[in-house]
Amino acid sequence: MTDLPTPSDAPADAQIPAYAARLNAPQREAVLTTEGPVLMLAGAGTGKTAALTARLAHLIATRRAWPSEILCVTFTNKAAREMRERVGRHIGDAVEGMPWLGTFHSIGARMLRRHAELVGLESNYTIIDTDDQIRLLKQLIQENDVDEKRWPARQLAGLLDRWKNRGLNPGDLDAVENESYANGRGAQFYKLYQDRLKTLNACDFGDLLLHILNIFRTHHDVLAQYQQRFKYILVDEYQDTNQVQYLWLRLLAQTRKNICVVGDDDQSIYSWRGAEVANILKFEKDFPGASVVKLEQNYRSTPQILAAASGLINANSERLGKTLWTELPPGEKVRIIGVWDAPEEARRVGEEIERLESEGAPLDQIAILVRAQYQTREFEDRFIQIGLNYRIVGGFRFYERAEIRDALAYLRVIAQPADDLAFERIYNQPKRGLGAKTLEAMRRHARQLQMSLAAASLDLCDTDELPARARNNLVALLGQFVHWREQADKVTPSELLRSVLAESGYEDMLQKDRSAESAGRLENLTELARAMEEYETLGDFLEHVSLVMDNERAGDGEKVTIMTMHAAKGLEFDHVFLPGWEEGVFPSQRAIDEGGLASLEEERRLAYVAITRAKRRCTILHAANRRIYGQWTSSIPSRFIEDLPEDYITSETTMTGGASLWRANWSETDDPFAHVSTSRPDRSGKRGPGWQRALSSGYDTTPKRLAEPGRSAASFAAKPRSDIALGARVFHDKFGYGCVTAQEGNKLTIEFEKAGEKRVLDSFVSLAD
DNA sequence: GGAGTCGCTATTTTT
DNA sequence: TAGCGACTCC
Repeated sequence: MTDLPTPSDAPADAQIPAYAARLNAPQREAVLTTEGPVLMLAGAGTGKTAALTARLAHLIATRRAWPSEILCVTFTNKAAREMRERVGRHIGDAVEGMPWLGTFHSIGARMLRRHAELVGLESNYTIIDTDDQIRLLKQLIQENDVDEKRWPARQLAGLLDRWKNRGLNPGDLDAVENESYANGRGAQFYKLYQDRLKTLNACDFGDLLLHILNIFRTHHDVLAQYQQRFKYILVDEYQDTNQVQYLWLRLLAQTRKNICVVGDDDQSIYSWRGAEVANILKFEKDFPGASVVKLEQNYRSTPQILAAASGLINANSERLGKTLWTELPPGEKVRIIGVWDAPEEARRVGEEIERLESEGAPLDQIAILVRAQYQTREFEDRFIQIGLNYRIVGGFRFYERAEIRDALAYLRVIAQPADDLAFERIYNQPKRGLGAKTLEAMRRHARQLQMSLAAASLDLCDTDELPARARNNLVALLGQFVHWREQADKVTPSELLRSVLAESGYEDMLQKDRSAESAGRLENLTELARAMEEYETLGDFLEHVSLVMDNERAGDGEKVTIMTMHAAKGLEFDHVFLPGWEEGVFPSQRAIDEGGLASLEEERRLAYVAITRAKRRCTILHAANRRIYGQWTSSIPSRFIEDLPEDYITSETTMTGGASLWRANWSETDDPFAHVSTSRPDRSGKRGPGWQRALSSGYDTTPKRLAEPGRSAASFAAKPRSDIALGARVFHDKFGYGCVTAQEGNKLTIEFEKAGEKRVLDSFVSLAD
């Protein structure tokens, strides 16, 4: 197959080109096995990007392919950028000639520009984002007399996304799928939506993939052209591919079969957005004779961290199976810390970080990885209080801000007059006295004439349908667009934006607005204009913005990173804190309730990803109490803690007094907080696996503390406290002050002033004076 | 067109 | 609890 020596008798180092010199044996094998299908199973921290870029460099350096003949796909722009940069280091400027290195979506968009007419679009089509999509769907839902309350646009958007991810066109939906929206109108709405997109000369993210798949399926000449072109195909994060992407790749690799996929089934954490682990699991079946290379030497983490992570992931069933090992010297065990509540958790992490800082650890090598965004609040509050520099990754992205979207909408209408969504966004922004009535008239007219809104509006202004004022304003606006469109050919995109902002009155609007945000908005617009300077045409810029733009802000100073575990995939930090390892938080309640085993295994993979982000130290925390949706909820340690092998962890708890009472109580009597946790059907067993671990390793559950002064031992015999009577005013650590309304054994019903009525054990309250 | 109110909902998120 | 969207009222 290959004309190079097989890896087993690979040439001595001296003969090996620079790009392959520092690779280990399996990595080298992955680089040198150029022909035929290759499955590269790369565990966390095993240097897969190094292998992948070396492979690219090798293909080019040995003249097996020109840069333009290699298809190299990633999932995120960041990964694509990194790849381009690293390949560039090996092959220099030749990397500029790699048009087919990018995300699935950007490559899809590029192909679609060429073949747009095959799916009824023009090559200057607009790519709409989720926000536009929802607005469009809302219109469709209203127009077709469906109750939007019962069948929300969001839900339909989710379904469309799912269908497109699976490669299904409106006609492909089965009865079940069809039933899933508005009583059997799924396919109808899918069709309506696609038709509307076509008239808008637009497509959504899913279309970038599905249109191409449709073209491949129906236009064999086009497919053949790409099959011919792509001599080699490389796919990063293969475990994240969805069905369409899989079908794409299978078609493209059909003839030459030189496809190399890289992935890690243990790091598959995106099934909820259509990724199919099955793709990587069945690769060898899809491509018979595939070489399988396992990268198992980890260069990132200490043996303890690695062992803990491996032990954890071993609890999963469907795995291809890898055994990570490292030559790094032993470090510290993974620490498990139990605390009383979420604020204490944040306090504790803050203290630990301050200690690390004093030992000289740079803040940007410290990360706090959470399961869900809401957990970030607690840390944010605390860090502000103690003056610790932090940054929260995720949340709003630059181009999702209202002012940026407005500016882009102007540009979109200029570039593409049929873009009704963009036109609707700004026709009265800034206010021009064009309200809902005008919009209604415009829409009606547009439907009658089968035209875009903007075009129909022009026509509408020749009639006397609109009141004079609205008509004049509308004519003025449309006239401005004509003017800007002329400008677009003469000035740079960035200059164009500046005139639009000035002439439309948008800038004035913000300047007059003296609210707290308006200054920032103006700044953002300036930033946008600056970012546009790199682009020669408006079209280039708009595509870039919809597909590529992200808000990786240059870091000003060292900061602790707070982000979700999902967002942390692919990153690494010296010190990692993993708070919230409690049943219901992580694994999430949703995963426990729905989705069954598969869901829990995905959560466990997420835990694995999280732990393996740590290079030197990993600290896991769990709190006994946490406020979720404004309700105090108590929970037991995560089952994932139980999965961690004893030898590589240490456990401690900071809980004393009330906390230990709480623990002791739990094992003997009812969960004192059962009343607050109505949403946890899983709790009936009370003692989850992680609980066992917590009990055995740090929690002191012997009843000796029960006799501590200040707490009545009698309360544990289910005898009522004699000092509390009906109507007594009491204080509870968590719920504050309240009034006893019922007493049953040692259980009190209390009407709390803030928290409402709760049932609590009397040992948790003290008499208020 | 803005302010106030009600009711609903509530992982993970890239493109 | 909080944040959002839809709706109402001036």
